[in-house]
Amino acid sequence: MNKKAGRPRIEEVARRAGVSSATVSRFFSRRDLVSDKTAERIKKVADELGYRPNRLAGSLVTRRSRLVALLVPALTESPFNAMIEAIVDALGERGYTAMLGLTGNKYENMDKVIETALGLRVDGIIVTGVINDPATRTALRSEDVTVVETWGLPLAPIDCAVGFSHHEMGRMTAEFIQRRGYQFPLIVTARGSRAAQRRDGFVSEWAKLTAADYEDIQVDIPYGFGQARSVFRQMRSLATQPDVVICGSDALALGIIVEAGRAGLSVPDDLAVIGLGNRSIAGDMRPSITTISIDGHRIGQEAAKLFHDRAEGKDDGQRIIDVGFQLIERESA
Amino acid sequence: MNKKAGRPRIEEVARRAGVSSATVSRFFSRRDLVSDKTAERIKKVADELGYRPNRLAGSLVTRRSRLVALLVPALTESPFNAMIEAIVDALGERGYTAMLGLTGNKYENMDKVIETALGLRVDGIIVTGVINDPATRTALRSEDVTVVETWGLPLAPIDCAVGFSHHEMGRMTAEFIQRRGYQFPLIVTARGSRAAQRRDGFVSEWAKLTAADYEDIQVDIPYGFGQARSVFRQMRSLATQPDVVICGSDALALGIIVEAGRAGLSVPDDLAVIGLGNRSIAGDMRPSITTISIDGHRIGQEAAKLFHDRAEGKDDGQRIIDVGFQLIERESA
DNA sequence: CTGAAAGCGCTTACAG
DNA sequence: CTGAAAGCGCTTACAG
Repeated sequence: MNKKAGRPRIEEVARRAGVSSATVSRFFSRRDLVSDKTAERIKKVADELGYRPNRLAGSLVTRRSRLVALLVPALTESPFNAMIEAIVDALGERGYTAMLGLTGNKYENMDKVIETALGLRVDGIIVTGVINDPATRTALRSEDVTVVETWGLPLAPIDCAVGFSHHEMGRMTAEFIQRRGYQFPLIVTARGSRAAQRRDGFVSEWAKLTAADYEDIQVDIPYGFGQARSVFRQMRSLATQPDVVICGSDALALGIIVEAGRAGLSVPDDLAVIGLGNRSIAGDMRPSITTISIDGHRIGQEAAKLFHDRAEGKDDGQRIIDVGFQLIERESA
Repeated sequence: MNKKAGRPRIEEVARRAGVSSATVSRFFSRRDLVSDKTAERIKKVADELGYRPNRLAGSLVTRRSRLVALLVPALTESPFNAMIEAIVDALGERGYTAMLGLTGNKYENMDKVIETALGLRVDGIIVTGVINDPATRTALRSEDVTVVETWGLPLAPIDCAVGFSHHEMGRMTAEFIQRRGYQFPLIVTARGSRAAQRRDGFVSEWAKLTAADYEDIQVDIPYGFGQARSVFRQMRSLATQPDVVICGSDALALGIIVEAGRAGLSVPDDLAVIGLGNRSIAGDMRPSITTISIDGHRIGQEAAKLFHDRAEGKDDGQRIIDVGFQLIERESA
């Protein structure tokens, strides 16, 4: 209706309630500092007027925006969404609002997005993944924001980090595969530092445990079912056929199982398949998919808490939280 | 390092560049108003100091935050992510920043999230889905924000909307099924207004086209593969076995196909399956999944554009954009 | 428990 | 093309 009415300001509420704007301000931010009868009058007037404090003005003077930038590569086919949800929720409970920045799957927009966040004077930046560019790391260290890195464990975090060791995940996968007696694994690795760490962890452990060979195929993005056909085709043209495929996502694992079925291969007897993520599809698929569970929700909660503790000055050590992961043994491997 | 150094202010840049703060301000917002040699000096000083305008302060005086709230039910197992991505990108290109608000799958946090957005003085609110609560609609109309509703076509949008007709989608599905000669459809409907509209569209058209019966099963969230087992089980206990299942998502359709395969039913001969969304899995599955394609990316782009046009005052009609949808006939039905 | 006053860091008519 | 000045809407020592 009257879109142009203009919002009431604190001064207006103060005048009608017969108090100063300082008192109204206190009513909204520190209720306990105001007497009950004054509070009642203010509340009444504020409600009538539909007064809502302008956070922009408030942040300007307090120098705290209560804004936190969430930096995430993408939202579609992304393994990070449970974490993002948890962060937004946990932040909201603490009075913070999330600003969403898309960095691109190759982090190509990282700098631009950080620039936006800093312009908004966010109190914190929670990054999905570890920031690789040293220049960006250095720049961020000198800024007045708390940075939380997630989904990995940097040796020297910018401020703090919560995640798990991709290298250890690869190592443990090699151990599992060896224990199961598979002879010739195929690793499907995405181009990216996290996948590379898992691969390294796998390769070095595999060499330690067995003299057997292994094969690996690189894909652009490991999250999609869509890569399954091409991966399967490449696999079939290998000189030695692998007996187990290690996938970068449950969706890819599912796709491989579908392709295998169509080619007349039985899973896991002719070909075992291992997923990553423990999305609900992993448990629901037939055969159910052996996978590694990552607790994105937990990472998100810890990340929000870590940020908050530091923002409140409760904690300023260089914390690194390892939430670990869990191998879920099911039918596919 | 010196986290507490405090950011340089515009006055500092002005002093060192030997100009007034007004000129520095103009350099950053309206470069053309500043002479080249002055601009050069300002740029040099600003770079040295690492000056970055405080958007909070700027927004306070211009009364434009360049912030847009994106309201979305959830991020996991969500069909809206491609739209959200497109919105964030399109908004970014236009100089706007996205604030993320999670409304919950049943919109239970809608009011709280809107309150947060209004406190931040966002210039716009882009809602995933149509806001159902009449009180909220009324309240929003009197606020000084542009509201864009998406993923549906409200009869009387708060401001404007971009989406498609769920009713028409249901109608078209009935037509397709009848044309294919299926006799006894089972609709799997989520509890929610969009799904209800599709169901209504289906049911009324089906009654028009045939005297045949139909069955329907309600599920909580239609997006997951996970509901497939329970739906399939319920289906098997029906007196008459359906010859086609209409699913609320491709993931559910995929799950039904898997369950059918396990039960020895051939798809589509014994049981046809129709998905919704045309996610990549639909095309990659064996058999490939007949589904309805919704162009979330397009909806996102149009939504951002609609918002921007209105924010710039270029357009203030009550626009409704119908992006339609497309039935993709594949192997599963 | 409350108020007067200064100030957060910008932008923008207005005047030149 | 540039500057002085007012003001955006709050919060917070400080004083009472």
